Amino acid sequence: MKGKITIKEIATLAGVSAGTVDRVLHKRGEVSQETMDKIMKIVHDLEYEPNVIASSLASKKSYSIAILIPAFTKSNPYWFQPLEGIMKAEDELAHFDFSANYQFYDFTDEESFKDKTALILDNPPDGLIVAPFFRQETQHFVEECEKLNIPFVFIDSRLKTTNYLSYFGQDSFNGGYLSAKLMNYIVPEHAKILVVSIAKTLENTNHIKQRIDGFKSFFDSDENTQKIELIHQTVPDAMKLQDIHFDQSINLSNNISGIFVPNTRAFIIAEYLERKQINNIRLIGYDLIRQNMAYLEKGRIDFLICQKPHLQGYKAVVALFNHLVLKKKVNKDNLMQLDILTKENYKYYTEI
Amino acid sequence: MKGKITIKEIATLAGVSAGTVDRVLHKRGEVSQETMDKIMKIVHDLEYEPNVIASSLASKKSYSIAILIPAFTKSNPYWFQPLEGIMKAEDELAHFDFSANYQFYDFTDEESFKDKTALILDNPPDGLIVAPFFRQETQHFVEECEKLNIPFVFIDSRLKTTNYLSYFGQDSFNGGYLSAKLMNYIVPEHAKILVVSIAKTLENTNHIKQRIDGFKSFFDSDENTQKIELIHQTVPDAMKLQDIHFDQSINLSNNISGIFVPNTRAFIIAEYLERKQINNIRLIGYDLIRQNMAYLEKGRIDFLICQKPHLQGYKAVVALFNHLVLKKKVNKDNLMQLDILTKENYKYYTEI
DNA sequence: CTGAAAGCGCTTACAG
DNA sequence: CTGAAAGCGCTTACAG
Repeated sequence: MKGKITIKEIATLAGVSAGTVDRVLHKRGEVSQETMDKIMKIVHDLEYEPNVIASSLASKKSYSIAILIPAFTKSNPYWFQPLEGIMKAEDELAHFDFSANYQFYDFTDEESFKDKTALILDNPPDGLIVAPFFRQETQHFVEECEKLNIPFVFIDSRLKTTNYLSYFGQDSFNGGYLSAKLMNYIVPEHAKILVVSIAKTLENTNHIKQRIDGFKSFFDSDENTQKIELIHQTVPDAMKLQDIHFDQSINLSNNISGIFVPNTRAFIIAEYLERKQINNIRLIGYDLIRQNMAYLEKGRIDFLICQKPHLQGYKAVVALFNHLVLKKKVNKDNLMQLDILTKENYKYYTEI
Repeated sequence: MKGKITIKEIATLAGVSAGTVDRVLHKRGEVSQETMDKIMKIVHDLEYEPNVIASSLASKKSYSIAILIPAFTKSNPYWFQPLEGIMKAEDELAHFDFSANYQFYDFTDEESFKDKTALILDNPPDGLIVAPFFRQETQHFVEECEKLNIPFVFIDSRLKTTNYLSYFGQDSFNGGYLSAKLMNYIVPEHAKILVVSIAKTLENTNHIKQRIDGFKSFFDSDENTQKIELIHQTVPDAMKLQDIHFDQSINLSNNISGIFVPNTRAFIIAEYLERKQINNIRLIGYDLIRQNMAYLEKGRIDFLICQKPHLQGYKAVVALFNHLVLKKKVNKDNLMQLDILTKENYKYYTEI
């Protein structure tokens, strides 16, 4: 920063006032083409870079972004992690008068999502981070935002056809493929592998399909001898997950060596296996939620695949900050690192 | 930031000038005990928090930190990664007049380290990041720094007895243990496993010892049937690593199912196995350097263990920034996440 | 279309 | 021991 050129110097060189330079720099018009050109030439020649510190201090502008994500609950604590990352970023950027406004919806209830979008539009923010569980409603909503010139960032998943500023999410197919690779390492040849997908009725199952596709594609493409069998179980919302039984699918079918759970609910299988004292089945699941952690620790779950939920949140905020405050270009599509967690390394995973 | 209390308001409330408040806030003395107490009471009651943006702008103070790390080379590209992280942080903090001064030493040459420490002390920085390869020299150096009140941060490893501000590094023992767990998954029972440690003569081998200890401890503690065999190979600096041969240890001893390389040089083994067309040996190593990447891709290396070298660098810079500029407390000991990399997920690992 | 002035919140000499 | 003034680099009305 030392020795850097300032607006005042540009003004002197161009024979105008600082105010005029500022007008040119911010393209607020009201400047003759002639002086504009003169100033821009100097700006480019001397490679002027604005001092964001001074700019932030002088402009009393404050930025408020809206966060629209599922509420975390006891039965689904996953969403606490993105939230943590978002709050951390908010905290770090508070100097810049940059703050967030949180709206949590129930991801099994479309109406709650709608309600929150209305609340946000009542008081339009400068930017938006949204986890889009309901396709159609999200589509409507972000179109409204676009009309209002509110840049929006997707986390977790995205609507590809919309004009989003940035996306931080997972490579679901690859995650499934990686799971298969790990499974292949840890089960014997000619093994039978179960893929068990337990979803609540209204759940967004896009990621899950892709994970399963990725999983299967590994065993298709290699010269593998394992047999894959799929079980989809959709559970009415009223039903507790603990009520599910697998006697028919797991206990009675012999020769099962491994189970892959392509969503957050590996712990349900782990609990079942523990209760039934079935000890020779390998288990791979997703997401470091508390219940899964416990079974990782016990060795019931062998691997969990994760994609940095806290970092997704953190980076989404930083992307909006870079765009709004620093006027920097931001990367559009960002697939997060695929992490393999075991009993030995999951403890480091909670911090950002 | 909106509605926050300012120095001016405190001054008014205390019936003094802003300058006096500033003196109290920065403990620069020359203030009577009485007014000091009055001001501090207001500061605490109203929970005043300084505006770092304004502070940074007003104080023409600039910060320069010294970076003392090994040079990366073709044969040892590892150190490029911490450097990348450091430069990224430097870039982000440039607004605050925060910059770094780089000194790269040859980690096989103690004299080069000494020379660089002298250079740094010639022009004392405001803070220091150092990767301590030479125990004794580092000890001397950081003692000098302490006398000069220069806070120092260790990355990669640390001298525990020194009074460092912060450390970002690895949990070597656990990394070895995790490697063993993975190895145990992928080799058959009653297998023979080789631990091959190839080091240059003068190399710091502290981490490596701990990794090996961790590795062995897994097989000790479990009811495992595998046999572990150690090979230490110290290579004169003049000798190229490619010159090493393993015929005796690998080729001739039968029944080897897995090889663990507790440092960066798994690629040497991979190259050997490839050349000899030995295809049934599993290989686990460390660090995502270019050569290892190639063999991960080919499937010659099954797993690489990494501990976020770029993040170590990045976080070390941020720690000094927090300490020097924001006057925030920083965490002293920070063990980085242990990452398991495979052919399927290493590609996401290069960015920060 | 342009300039002069005041101000963001804090810090830095300087004068007393 | 304390205050008044100027300034960091940029932005914001306001006047013309």
